[in-house]
Amino acid sequence: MSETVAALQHALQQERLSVTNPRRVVFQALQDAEPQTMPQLIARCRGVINRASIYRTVVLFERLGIVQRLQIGWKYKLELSNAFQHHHHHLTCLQCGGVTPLPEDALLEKQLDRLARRHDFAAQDHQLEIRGRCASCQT
Amino acid sequence: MSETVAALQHALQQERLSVTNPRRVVFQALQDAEPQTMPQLIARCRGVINRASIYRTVVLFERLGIVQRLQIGWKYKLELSNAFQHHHHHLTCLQCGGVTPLPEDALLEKQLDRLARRHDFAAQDHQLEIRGRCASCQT
DNA sequence: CTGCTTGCAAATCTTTTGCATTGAA
DNA sequence: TTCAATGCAAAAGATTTGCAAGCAG
Repeated sequence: MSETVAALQHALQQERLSVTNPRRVVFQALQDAEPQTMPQLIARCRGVINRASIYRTVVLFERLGIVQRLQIGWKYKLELSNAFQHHHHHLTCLQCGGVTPLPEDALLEKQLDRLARRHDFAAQDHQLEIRGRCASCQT
Repeated sequence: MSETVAALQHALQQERLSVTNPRRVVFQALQDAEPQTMPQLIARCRGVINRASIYRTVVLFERLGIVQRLQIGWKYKLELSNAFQHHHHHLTCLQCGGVTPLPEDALLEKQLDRLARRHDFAAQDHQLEIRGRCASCQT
């Protein structure tokens, strides 16, 4: 069992929730791939886990802070959230559709905090997407 | 006719597209409200414009850079884009669901540019959402 | 006129729900 | 054993498409 699946177990047990096979499978599917759409995730679990259970699991994981939904262009995508993966932002290539994670940038983070505070807003979380053309699509 | 509808006309004519009533209605519905979901937009045009035409119009407007889809929590919302409204970001309150626009912050913008450039990424656009609790929900 | 746009209706895709059954603790 | 969690199937909701009719240019 991988180390991160152990973390999943921990998160579930802490809430007295069962550690079931569907939950493990969905978690690993999320772990193995780039941010993915719901249909992609469903395809990844095809035959093994029922569609409805995947939806239910994603909702649960979101409540537990295990996954987060990103709006990438038009449709949302899913990825593991900060507790299971470093906090980061995304570069979306409008040409090839690729999504590249950006390494954390302390300066930027600090600046966003300050910005929120300036507006009496208690920031908990944020998302940033930069859209344009990736290095390899610039010919 | 309002000034901004004139801008819509201009944008359409420049592409040799018809200035039709559905397009005007959808445009004004977008102009009159906060960022809204597709069902909200449809409700706003209820009876006047057909659902399918609204979808088609939104796709067109997006291609023309007139509207943009935002990640607001879970579902996307639509709003007029930068050419028709000042560039800005959003504070989303997780408690009351309100979405507050942030005034443009030159320092932040510059930094995002720098960040993209550092990764050989030709940025065209970006979106930032900060989530947390707004001033009035902090009791 | 002429071809772009629309409305309508049906198809398709996505998400949610009720209920009987299964399985983790 | 017990209750939460699952699978299944059907419902509900969102989005797309084909086609005939309408309207802007």
